[in-house]
Amino acid sequence: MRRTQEERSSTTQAALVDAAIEVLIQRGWAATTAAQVCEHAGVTRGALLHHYPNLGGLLASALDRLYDDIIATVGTPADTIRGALDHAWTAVSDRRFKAVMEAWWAAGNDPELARSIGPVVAKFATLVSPANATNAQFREPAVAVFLLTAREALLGLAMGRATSAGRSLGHEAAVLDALRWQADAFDAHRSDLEGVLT
Amino acid sequence: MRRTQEERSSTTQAALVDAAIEVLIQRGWAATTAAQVCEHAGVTRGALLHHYPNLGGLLASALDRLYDDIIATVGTPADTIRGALDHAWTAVSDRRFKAVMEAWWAAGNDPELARSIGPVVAKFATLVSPANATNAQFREPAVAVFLLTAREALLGLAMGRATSAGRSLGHEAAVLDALRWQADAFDAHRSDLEGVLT
DNA sequence: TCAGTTACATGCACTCATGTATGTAACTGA
DNA sequence: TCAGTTACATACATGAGTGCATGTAACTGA
Repeated sequence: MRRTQEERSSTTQAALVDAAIEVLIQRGWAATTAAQVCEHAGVTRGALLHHYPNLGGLLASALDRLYDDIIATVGTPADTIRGALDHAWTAVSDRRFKAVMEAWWAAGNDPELARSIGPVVAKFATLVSPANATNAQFREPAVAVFLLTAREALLGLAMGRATSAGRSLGHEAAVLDALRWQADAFDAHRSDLEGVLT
Repeated sequence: MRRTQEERSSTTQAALVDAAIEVLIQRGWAATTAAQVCEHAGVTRGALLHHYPNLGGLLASALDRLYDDIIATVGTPADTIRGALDHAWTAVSDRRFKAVMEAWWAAGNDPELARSIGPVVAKFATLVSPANATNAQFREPAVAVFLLTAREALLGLAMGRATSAGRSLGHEAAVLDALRWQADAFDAHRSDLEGVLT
C-alpha cells in the first residue's frame, strides 16, 4: 500500500519516541543507547539520525511529548488541597514518570545535559510543585509547607518504585493514607489544625 | 623512605576507595569509570586491578567502607521520635550519601548490579527506615506512619540536593521545620495528636 | 644479599556506542 | 512518467571503556 511521506515520518517518529520512553523506563538513562531504542522501535539507526540530530535530540523530543501525554491523562487539579495532592500523585505514580526521573537524575550529573533537557524537566517539576498555584489559599504558610512536604514524600515514594522495578513499597499505602487524611483535614476545617501544625 | 608492603597496599586502597566515592558524588554512577577513579586517586588502572577484581569490586568495597564511615559520623539515634528524625536526616543530608543514592538508583536499573551491591544498599536503607526500631513506641501506628512519611520526605529532599549539585532546595528548611515540629509534638504529648493524625 | 613475592605500571586486543558518509528504496510534483 | 526529494538502511572510521597479559620496581625472609 502507498503511504504519504508525512505518514511514514510520523509513524516512525512515534515508534522512536515510544521506544525511547520504554527503554528509559526499563533500562535507565545510561543504558538507553541508540541501538537499543532503534531495535525496540523496529528501525535502524539511520532512521533515528534522519529524524533527529542524535540520540539526545530524540530523548529531548520524547520527554517533551511525554509531558503532554501525562498532562493529558492527569488533567487539571481540583481546587482543593486534597485535589492538589491527588493530582501530584497521579502524575508521579504513572509508570512513565520513571523516564522523567531518569532524565532528572542524569541531568544532575551532567551540566551539558542539564542545559539541553533542563527546560523539559523543569516543566515536570511544576506538576508536583505548588509554587505556581493560582489558588491563594495554597499560599498560606501551613498549607504551603504541608504541600511541599507532601511533594517530597511523593517523590520519595516514586523513587522507591523506580528502584524496585515499578513495584510499590510496602508502606506506600499507609503513607498515602496519612497524607490524604491530612489534606482532607486542611480542606475541611483548616482553622482547627492551624494551631497544631504551624 | 622504606614502607612495608601492607602500608603501600592500604594507602593505595584508601586512595582508590576515597576517589571512587568522590567520583561517584561528582559524576554519577555511569560516568564513574576505572580511568576516572584511578586518575583521581593518582594511580594507574593496574593498581586497581591488582587490589580489586574489577571496577565493580572497588565500588562495592567503597560503599561498604562508606557505610561504616557514615555510621561512625551519625552515631546511634536518640530514643525519641525527634531523635530518629534527626538521625535519619544527618545520614541522608551527608554529601557522601549521594554516592549511596547513585548506587541505589543504578542497581534499580541493572538486576546483575543489584545482586552484587544490593546488600550494601540494603544496609543504608535501614539507616532511614524505622522498620527495625527497637523502640516499641515506634511501632505504634500513628508514630510509625509519621516516621515512614518523614523518611520519604527526607529522601525526596536528598534527591533534590543530589540533582542540584548538593545545593539544598529553597523549601528544604521549611519542610524540615515542619517535620521536626511534628516529631516534637509526638514526643511531648503523643496522646493529644493521636485523635488528629491517626 | 639474593631468591621469591608483592605492588604496581604498561601495552594490547576486544567490545560497544557514536558520527559520518553513501547507497537505495519510496514518494511527489510537474 | 520521470527528475527530484524524502525516508530510510548500510558501511566505515573513531574513541572510550574494559579484561588480560606482561614487564618492572619495591619489599620480605632466610
